[in-house]
Amino acid sequence: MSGSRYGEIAEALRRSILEGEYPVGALLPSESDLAARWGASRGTVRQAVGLLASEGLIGSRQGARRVVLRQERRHSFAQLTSFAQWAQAMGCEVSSRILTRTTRRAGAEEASRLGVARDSEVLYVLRLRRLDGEPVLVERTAYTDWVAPAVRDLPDDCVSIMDSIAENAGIVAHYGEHLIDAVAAGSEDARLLGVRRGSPLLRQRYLTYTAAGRPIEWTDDRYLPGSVAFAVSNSAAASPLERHAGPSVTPHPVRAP
Amino acid sequence: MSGSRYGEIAEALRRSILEGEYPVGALLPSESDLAARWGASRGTVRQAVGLLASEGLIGSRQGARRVVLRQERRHSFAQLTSFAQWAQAMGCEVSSRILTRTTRRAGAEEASRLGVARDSEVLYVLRLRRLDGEPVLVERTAYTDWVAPAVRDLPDDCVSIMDSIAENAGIVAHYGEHLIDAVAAGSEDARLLGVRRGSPLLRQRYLTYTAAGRPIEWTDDRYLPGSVAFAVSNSAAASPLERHAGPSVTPHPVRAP
DNA sequence: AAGTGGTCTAGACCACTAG
DNA sequence: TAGTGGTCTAGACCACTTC
Repeated sequence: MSGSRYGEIAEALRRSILEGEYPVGALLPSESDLAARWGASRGTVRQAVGLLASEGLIGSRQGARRVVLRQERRHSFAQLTSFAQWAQAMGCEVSSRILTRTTRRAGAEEASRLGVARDSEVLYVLRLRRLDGEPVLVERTAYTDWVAPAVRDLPDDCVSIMDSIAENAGIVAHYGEHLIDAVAAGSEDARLLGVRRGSPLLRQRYLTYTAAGRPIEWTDDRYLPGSVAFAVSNSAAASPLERHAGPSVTPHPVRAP
Repeated sequence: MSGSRYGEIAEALRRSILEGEYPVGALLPSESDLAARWGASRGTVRQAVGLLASEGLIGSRQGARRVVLRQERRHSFAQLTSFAQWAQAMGCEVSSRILTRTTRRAGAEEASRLGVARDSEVLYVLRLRRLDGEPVLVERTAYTDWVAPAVRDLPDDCVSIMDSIAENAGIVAHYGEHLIDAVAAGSEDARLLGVRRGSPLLRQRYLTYTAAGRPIEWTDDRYLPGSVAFAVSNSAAASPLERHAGPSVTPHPVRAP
């Protein structure tokens, strides 16, 4: 994408917006203006502005110039699958520690999510993750049998398991399916995060799988509220009854009170 | 969109997927196949499959056929701004009751979010909303002064305020900005939802604004966990380091335990 | 080597917004 | 009425997957 013409145009526009050349509410140049200015076709320009729209930076309506909605960097939601990548991009110091690593037969939930047999062996990993030294996340992951060997030998303080198995074993998550809700802290959660049992946690469960559709892991992440929230932008088509524009989602840092 | 060629093609493909003609893991016809079959250009076909990709139904990689990822209806995240629309689409019976309606000077939070002066008058509405008769959501909304008159005279059991003010006053939400996290139930929340004080709630705060960028409302929604979750699909580009594909987000019903 | 999706071009017409 | 974005076409070349 960064090697593409439209990615280049998008990046330039993005920088202009973030630097304030086009403040919130300002109108972007027209498509034909941009096309002429960049020596590109209108289609290529539309790919570029479509990218920014999907990030929630700009909005559009037929007949009117595009408008700047936000002056704020947004990291791709794809990084949601990598806490480490996200945290580093946000400028936070992230550290992790694997507390337990056990191989057991898959439970009903994991077997169903991972699409493996009930009696197949699965690697369970419990991790505590910190942001700027503060514990904020308890992570419980089940890795399918074919991924387990790549995870088994990683050091306990491995910052990003996803990055490591991508590099070492060529296992790359291409798709993800996430479920976000709230749960009460269990006793283990409470002890690790330093809160009372029953206190609210933001839960993000997700399944990742390869480009070929093979499940990699099923994870249950529990965040201390106030440390992160999920931010979502959406934009409707002009007609109130026919909405379809793609939203943009990112984990969002919460400033301490 | 439904009046467009690509919307038509997308809808047909969507139906085929949901009806199982292309089960999960199946390969879609190639772009040129589809173009020939529909008598459309390749560009139009790409718009159609792009729509399905943004809904998380299909995935793609350069060089390989598109693959079906999910066989499951997904409603547009745009409906996240309308609880009523979403619930009805899910086949749930939804009812709402406005408990209080007060006009006060804006607090610091609301003034900042709505972009109005600290001393401007804002309409605060407290609503309890039910799904199939069960209370699941406490909603606290602040409407800007210019929207307030359209809301003031709505009946207490109005099912969808958004739909009503769109119809009556032509006020349509075009953009939305959402923040999702978890909070402990306050005493009012606890009383209304029938849970203990301090128990976990899923919170969704959002600002909606018009096509012209004028803020309409700032809302704090608190869901009973187990009633809804947010579902997110994401898809990465082929390169693990250059991800940009748009995610698809929807509220997601949770079946009772 | 053949097939496929990703990118790009240079046109065209229409629906909508704004002055 | 002029300008703008939304849609559509018919080509082209390249990178990648698959066999």
